[in-house]
This record gives sequence, structure tokens and C-alpha cells, in this order.
Amino acid sequence: MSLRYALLAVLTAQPMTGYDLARTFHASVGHVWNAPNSQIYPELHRMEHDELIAGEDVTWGSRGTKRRYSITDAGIGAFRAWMTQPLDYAPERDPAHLKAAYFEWTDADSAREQLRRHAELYRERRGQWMGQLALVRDREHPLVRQRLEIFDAADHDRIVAFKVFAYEGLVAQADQEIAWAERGLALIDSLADHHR
Amino acid sequence: MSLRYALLAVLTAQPMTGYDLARTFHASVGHVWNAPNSQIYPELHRMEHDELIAGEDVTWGSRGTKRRYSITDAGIGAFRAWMTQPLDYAPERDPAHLKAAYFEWTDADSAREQLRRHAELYRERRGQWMGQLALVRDREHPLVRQRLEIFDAADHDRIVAFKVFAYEGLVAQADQEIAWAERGLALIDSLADHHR
DNA sequence: TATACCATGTAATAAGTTACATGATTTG
DNA sequence: CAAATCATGTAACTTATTACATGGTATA
Repeated sequence: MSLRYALLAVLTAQPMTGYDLARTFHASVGHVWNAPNSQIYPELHRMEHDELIAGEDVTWGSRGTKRRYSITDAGIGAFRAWMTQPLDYAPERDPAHLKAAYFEWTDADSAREQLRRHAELYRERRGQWMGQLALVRDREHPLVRQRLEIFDAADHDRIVAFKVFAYEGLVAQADQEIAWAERGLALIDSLADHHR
Repeated sequence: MSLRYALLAVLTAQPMTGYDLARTFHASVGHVWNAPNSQIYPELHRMEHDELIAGEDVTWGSRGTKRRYSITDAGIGAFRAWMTQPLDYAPERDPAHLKAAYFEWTDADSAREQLRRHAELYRERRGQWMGQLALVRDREHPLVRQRLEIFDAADHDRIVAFKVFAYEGLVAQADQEIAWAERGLALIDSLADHHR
């Protein structure tokens, strides 16, 4: 159900088409939430049906049209209600750590390769998050800028501070995963040494 | 598809009934993977059909029977293949950080309450992981003990080391989440001060 | 005018959740 | 003999993934 609120979150800043939302997801919010357009489009239809968003057809080129969605008052209410209500956490499900616990079932090279990939993945995510973080901090992030325009200047610091806080948390997560993978690589090396 | 391999991982140590697997999931592997029995029982049927596990009816009490599953050679092969093959990581999906990025949409009390819950959840997980970690390290963990019996003594250190490594990673994750939530609480306090 | 990008979906599966349902066995 | 635990599921639903499908617009 969080997809719906992730979409509403973006639409609180400005109206968008399904395509824009999918792109935004991929480029910015996507690092916290991701969804393919085959999930976004049907959800937008359901949200419009529930009157959380209003769609209007906008002409595009000579013949084409596209549908731009704006959040409604009911949508803002629903988003605010979700924001206030405590989150119900999903049960833990961590295939990377599950596999690591059973590394005796594969060879050292494969285990090393998997840990290197793990580190690599989080280095990449870390880089993307750092990029977003810099844009938010400097108030050059397009969505954040848009958001600041519709909010009172007194709120600007809070808005930016919360986004910085969230991204910093994600960067710290990535750092942790990179460090863990590196400890794993060292462990495998030490076990290999021991064998000689 | 990882559920299947999580089940196989447990069954490499010893044969078990569906009920035992569900319980083991909840009590030990469950901190890395969790599943309700309504997901476990059908999956066991499919795995038996695919001949990764073999079920046998065991008498239980005077009239009852229960079905105990053992991993087959094909099952061991499938598990080893999965262990060797690189993991395909699921796209990021993190409602807690998503919400934190939009805390301006709720009041300070609600935001604080959510961060407190976040810290509390990870403190609890941390405690469970530390418990498992101690059992594994001291080789008193029932499943690990069972596993050590069927493996050569030369492999014991590796087996324990990988499990310790995996659990230590989870503990570090929990520490990170707790620290993040506490930074968030401090941030909210400082924003509230600023308002006065 | 070809290529990249914008735009919107459907269909089929797979995976996961929630609620319900039933009955035997063991233990205090 | 009551309560806790062991044991095994089905049904309905929601969520997410993968693959496919189509066509318009902008730009070099």
C-alpha cells in the first residue's frame, strides 16, 4: 500500500503524468521506493477512482494527449493521515545475509565475487544518494525547489532538514553494507590462509 | 523464490516437519527470512513435487502422523547452485526512510513517536540477533550443532565463522538504524527549539 | 528520416499476507 | 480435563514482477 503514498508524496510538490512519476521514481524517490510503470499506471487509475488525485488530459504535440494528475484535498488528507499513523514494518527478508550465513556451501571465489557485488551495489546506491543529498542541501533539487515555492519560507529549513536526514540515513546504510562486505572479504582471505 | 532456498538451507542440517520449519523460521532463520506457515506448506508440496525434498509420514502419538521432509541429492545440488550463483537484488523499498523524508507533513509528536518505534524495533531485533550470535559462537545453537555433526571437523571453524559474520552484519544494521532514529529525534528537538 | 525519448498500458505470473479452519497430542 | 502446543492446511486477496505491445513527439 505504500506505493500509493509514495506517489502522493511526489504529487504534493506538483502535478505530473504517469510517465513523469515513473521517471521521478527512477531518478530520485526511486532510491527509497521503486516501481515499474506497469504498477504505477494501474495504481494511478485506482487513486483517481478513489478521488485522491484528479486527472486531466493535456494536449501534447498536434494529435497526442497525456494525462496529468494533481493531488486533491482528499489526497492531501489521506497522505497526511498516512504520515501521522505509525508504520507497520514488513518482516525481515534479507537474501544477502541469508546466503552469507551459508557460504560454506560454495567456494571462496564465488563467495568473494558475491561480496564484491554487494559492495559494488551499495557503492553505486551510495553515490546516487550522495548526489541527491547535495542537490537537496543546496536547494537545487528540482522537486524540492518546486516544493519550497508552495510552502511558507519559515518551513523551508524543516523541509530540507528532513530530506537531508533521510538521505543521510540511506548513505549510512550503504556505508555499513560496504564495510560488512569488506569484512567478509577479509574473513574469506583469512580462512584461505589458514588452509595452506 | 528465496523462500525455497531458505527452506533448503535449514533442511541441509536435519530433516524436519513443516511445523518445525515454520518454528525454526520464526526463532532463528526468521531474523533473516520470515514466512507464515500458509506460505511454507504449499512451498514444501511444490518442492517435494520437484524432488528437492522427500517427505515421509512419521507416526505421531497413537493415531496421528506428521510428514517429515529430508533434502534429496537433487535438493543439495539446487541449493549449492543457488549459493554459487550471484543474487539478484530486489529494488530498494524503504517506507521508513520515505516517511522520514516527508516529516514536514506531520507534527513533531507523531514524527518523534515514529522514530522511537523505529529505534525500538531495531533494538528488539538487535537483541534477538545478539542472542543467536552468542549461541552460534559458543556452538550451542541447536541447528548449528546438528550441522557440525555431519560436517568434517576441519570445516567447523568456517561454518561458524560465516554464521557469525552474517549475524554481526545484521547487528551492525540494527545499530545503524537505532543511531539514525536517535539523530532524527535530536533533529526534531532542535527544530522545535528554533521555533520558540 | 532515423533515433531517442515520451506516453500508456495489458496479460500472465509469482510472491506474500490475512483470515479462517480443523484436529491431534502433550502437559499441568 | 483444560490449556498449550503440535500439526496441516485452504481461500481470498493484495502486491509485485516480467514480458509484451503500441504509437506519438522531438531533435539531430
